[in-house]
Order: sequence, then C-alpha cells, then structure tokens
Amino acid sequence: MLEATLNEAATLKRLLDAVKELVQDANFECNEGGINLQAMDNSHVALVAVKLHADGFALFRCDRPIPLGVNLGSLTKVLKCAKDDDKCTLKAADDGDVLSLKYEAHRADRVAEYDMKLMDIDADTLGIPDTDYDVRVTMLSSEFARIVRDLNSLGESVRIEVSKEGVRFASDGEAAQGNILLKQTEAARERYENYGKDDDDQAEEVKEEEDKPKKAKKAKKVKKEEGLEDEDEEMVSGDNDQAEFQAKSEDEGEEEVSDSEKKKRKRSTASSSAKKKAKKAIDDMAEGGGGGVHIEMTQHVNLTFSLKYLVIFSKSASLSDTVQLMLKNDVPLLVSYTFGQGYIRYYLAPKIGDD
Amino acid sequence: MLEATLNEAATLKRLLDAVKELVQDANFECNEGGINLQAMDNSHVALVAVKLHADGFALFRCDRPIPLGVNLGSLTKVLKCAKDDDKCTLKAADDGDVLSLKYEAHRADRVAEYDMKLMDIDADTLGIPDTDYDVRVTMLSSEFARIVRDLNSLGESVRIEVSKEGVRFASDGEAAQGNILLKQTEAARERYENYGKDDDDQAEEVKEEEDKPKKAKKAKKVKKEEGLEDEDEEMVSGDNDQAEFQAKSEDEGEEEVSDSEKKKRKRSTASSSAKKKAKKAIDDMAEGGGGGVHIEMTQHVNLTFSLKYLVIFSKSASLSDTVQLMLKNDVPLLVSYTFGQGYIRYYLAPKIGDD
DNA sequence: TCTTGAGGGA
DNA sequence: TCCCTCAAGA
Repeated sequence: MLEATLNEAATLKRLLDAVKELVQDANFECNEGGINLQAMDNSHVALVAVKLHADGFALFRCDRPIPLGVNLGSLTKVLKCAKDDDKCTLKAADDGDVLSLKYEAHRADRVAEYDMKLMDIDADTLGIPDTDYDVRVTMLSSEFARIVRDLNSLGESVRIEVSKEGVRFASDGEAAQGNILLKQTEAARERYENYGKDDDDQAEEVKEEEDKPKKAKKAKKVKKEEGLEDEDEEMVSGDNDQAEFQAKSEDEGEEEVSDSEKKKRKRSTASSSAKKKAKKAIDDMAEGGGGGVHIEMTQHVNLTFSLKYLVIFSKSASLSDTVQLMLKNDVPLLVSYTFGQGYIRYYLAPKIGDD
Repeated sequence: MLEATLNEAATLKRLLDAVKELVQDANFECNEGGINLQAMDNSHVALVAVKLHADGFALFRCDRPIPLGVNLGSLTKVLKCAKDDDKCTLKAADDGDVLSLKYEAHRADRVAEYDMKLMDIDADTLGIPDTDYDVRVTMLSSEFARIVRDLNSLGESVRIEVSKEGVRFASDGEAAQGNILLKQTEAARERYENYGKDDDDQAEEVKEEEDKPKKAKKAKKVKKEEGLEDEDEEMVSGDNDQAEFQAKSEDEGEEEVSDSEKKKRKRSTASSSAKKKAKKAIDDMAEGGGGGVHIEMTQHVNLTFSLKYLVIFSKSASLSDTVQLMLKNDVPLLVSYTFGQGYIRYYLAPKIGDD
C-alpha cells in the first residue's frame, strides 16, 4: 500500500515534462525512503534518474516496496488535470494494477479523483556509472536551457569545453557555427571563495543533492584534487568511455539507495547550518545578476553531446533555478537539478569520434 | 436600415469565438429589440442562441426586421481587424447584401471600414425547448472551462451528476478514468440563503438573464418546487428526450421574442433594485475566492454529454465570469453566459444510452 | 519526417 | 501580449 501526498501537484507535473520525452513507460519504485524512477531512453544513450524523498511529502506511507509501472503519457494526461497548487495524493494497493490520484483544492470545495491503469514493465534497474568528475559547472538552469536551445537551431551536437577560460559550448551547423563562452562570474567566484574556505561547507553543498557519499567525496576531489576513494561502486567507473549504460540486478539497486540514505541523514545532521550557508551562496549566485556561473575543475575537459537530448533535459529548468553539469572526458555527462523534494538527474553518453 | 454601435468591438469578437466553431453560416436577426442569432451545429446536436439587447448598444436603430446572412468565418476575419477597445458600428441596408463594419479608435484618430458580403441562409428559426429544469448550477466560467478541457483529454463524454453532495463531472477514458466533485461552497450557500429569503429577489436573478417570463417562473420552481405553468409553449417541453431540436416557423419566433421583451421590461422596472442586490450576491460569490459553486436543485439529475461540444461552449468564458448550467434528466443541457449587452446560450442534447 | 500555422496558457 | 504546444499539411 502506497499513500503519498504532495502539497503541490506542480512538482510532479514538472518532473514528468522532461522524462516523458525520453521514455514512454517506466517504473516508479516506491519504498519507505520515497519514490525513485530510473529509465533509459530508447536508444540507450541517455538515462534519467528521479528521486523524491519520503520526507519531501506532506504524508508518505509505503509498507513495502512497490514498483508502479506507469505509462508516462497517460500519467501526464492525468496530471494535466491537476491545478499546480492542488494537493495531490497518490495511492496504490500492493497488488493492484491501478494508481489513484486525488487532487484537492486547498479550499476543499473541489475534489478530483483519477484512476490510471498500471502495467508490468521489465524492471532492469540500471546501474548508474559512478564517476569522479573533473569538472562541475553550476549555472542558471534558464541560461543552460537558452544555450542548448540556441545551439540546437544551428547544429546537432555541442562540444562542451571547460578550461581556465571558462566553459565553452560550441556547435557546428551547415548554415553557421557558434559558440558561447561562459566565464566564471566574478561575483560567483567571490562568494565561492568565501564559502569555499571551509571545505566542509563546500562539500556539503554537493552532498545536499547527492545520495551517495562516494559522490560527495568525489565532488570534494573536484575542488581539492583529493585522491579517489570508495572505488567499490558496483558499476562502471573511471575510464568508462562506452556510450551505453548497463543493467544491474534490482536487489543491488535497492540496497544502494537505502544504504546511502542513512549515511546522508547522518551527515546532514552534522553540518546542517553550514549547509544552509553554502546553499545560500548558491542561491545568491543564482539570483545575483542573471548569469552567475560557478566552475570547479581539476582537469580540462572537452566532450561532444547530442543537443537533442540536452534540450530535453533542459526542460527541467522549472524545477530548480540552478543546474549542475558534471563532466569528465570520455564519460557520460551528468546534468543535475535539485529541488526541495528530491532531484532529477540526466546522464548522457558523449559522442565518440566525429559523428 | 440597421445601424448599431458597440462601445467595444471585443464583445463581438468574443461572441464569435465559440459560435464560429459550431456553425459556418448564420442569420443575425435584427429588429427594434436588438440582434438575435440562433443556429444549430451541423449534426443538430447543439444549438446556440445569442441575444444582444438594443439598449446594450451605444446607439441602436433598426427600422424593420432584417436578417443578415453571415458567413461566420468571414465575419471573424473582419473582426480580427478591430482592436478590442475600438468602437464598432454595424450598418446594413434593408435590401442590401452587404454588412458594413466601422471601427473607430476612441481617440477618433483612426477609422477603419470593412464591407462584408452577406448571403441568403435558410431561415428556419429554431424552436428552443422550453424546459423546467431541475437543477441550476452557477459556477465560475473559468472553472467550467477547466473541467471540460481536463476531462476532454481523457474521454469523449462526461457524465454530469447533481446530488446533495454537489455536482460531479465524470469521464471514462482508455488511459484513465476521472471525476471531479464540486461541493456547494459554504460562502456561496450563505450568500444564497441571505438573498434566497426573498423569493422575488431570487427569481429576479434568473429573470435578468431570461427573456421568457415562463422560464423565469420555472426557475422559481427550481427553488420552490412550484407547479409548472404556461405549458402553451410552442415547442417541445416536459419529457423531451429527443436528441435533436426542431424548426418552427419564423413568424412564431419573432412574435415570441418581442412579446417576452415587453414583459421583461415591465418586470425589470418593478424590482430593479432587488435585482441588483441579487446580482451582487452572485458577483460576490463569483469573486469571493476562485471556486464558488452555487447549486439549486429539486431533483437529482444524471446525464451524459459530448465533451467536444462543452469545450466549444466553454470558450465563451471570456464573456462572463460565471456560467449557469441548467439540467433536467433526458433533456438538453442549457449552458448560459450572461453579460452586459445580452447573453449567449448553448443547448446540448444528452447522449442517450451508453454511447 | 519536418515544417509551418493556429490555438491555448502563462 | 508573448511563448509554447499541438495539429495539420508538405
């Protein structure tokens, strides 16, 4: 039995806006920790991972893990029927094949109920490459969206190059060739330096949007060039240059999530005020002048990606003011949006060679 | 000779927005009382009736009745050429085949004139079933629009059920099944009780948007369960369960209109202040919090309608903040929008059986 | 399949 | 009023 109430239906709507473009059907894995979704697009080039923390819900109850096989098109239709600020309750029986959605106006004079058929979906939980990225770019999600949309009108792919100069997005098209250079914003750098003095603060900024302690550490590495740690990740890591993701067993997936959840909570408690400070710095950057770009780099990187997918990813801008791009040569790009109730992350394999 | 000036061209534009979706050509019947239009959609399932009172015009002159056979597509095009707040003057000669439209900016520094070819249209003035509805639902026109649009994305038809619980809109679709329950708003009910004490007030609220005294009385019945009166209506009434409307002679139509016009004026004079009070109650309800629903009911009803048409009807929301739904089992639904210069009413035959 | 135009929503 | 999405046509 799943019963979960979100205070704003808009969260779900926005989440689906981008995901439905990538995959038609997907399992919402519900367990005590919250709701997860992982799916690859049909061509196995892009992967999307969504997490909604249980404590991001106004009410959350899930007695035992349930996979909800959902046709995202249908779910989108049903969500369209919710007003953005409606209270939204999801319900599913343990063995049922129906997902019920209840929308309640806050004034309680309107109650809408929808029942959606569920389906069985092959449940290959996918292994997400755990990568020690060399670069993290934090920027306005709207700016990222603008850039990929602009370049998408010129060509099919974009080369993303990060150097001391900044981050450059370049695209070649038949009609024209274009590139956009974003320099580290002075203001952003200053704020960064201030808060960066305390390494824990800085690391927490990342941890906040990371489930896996390992990744948090790696983010630290991005800043301080610490050595790698925790190379026991069950999946591809390091020199992964393949364009496709691999499936792993479902059990491993579950384990990983709940395990890291615990660790995350421990850390959060330890330094939550510092975290807030760091978060504030990021927020300031986001608002402080419409273009703050924050770059952390241990290595120059230069990769090429399909713009089609980046344009789809960038539709998640409505979920968060900022987006983080994590890069490392020959490894899938990670595009991450973090919001109050969880996150949505996209992984996109780079184009190899000159295609 | 017709000469009629509206202070805002927007009124005409908005009127046509929905009508042009239902019918391609229609007669604007002009007489001393104003301008009327009645037409059925091609499938004879829906009927639209528009009334613009002569005194809703800044200037109105019509020496003798003229039918203006208009292609609504053309008229829409011509109206697109007017700015919303332009003063708009319609002119037609008694025997001409041209309708002239003049648009004047209020600062009088721009005058545009358009001439539109008229056409002969078979002038079956249609008999509108005069019905003693069992239910009147008054709600925000925007909310009605939202509901039918939402359900239209799920299925083809909607079941409208009114009971003590409230009014429920339910639709079944392939992907999902949904229903929306609107409860009588407390605030709306209170206001209603206050003004409802005086039956005349209450009835006037209806009369104001009714031409036919008979209908006004029946609306009273909705409240008080008075017996039927005036069963001499020339058209189908009472147990009409047929899905189509019937034509009647033009003469009868004209007679009816002018006759009821007179009665209406008499009544208006008698109780205009009470009327204003009642109107205010409705306005308050409409504005008092974005969802006031007001239900008057003498009988449970349960009917099914094609959403396609309701969606078209609901485009008239721009004409009025509120809409009234009048229902009775096995009888066409009346959807009525009343605005300063007149009204637009839609009648839609219910679906019979399980189709 | 891609492009353009219209309609609806923010 | 502008932007975006959806639908129809090439």
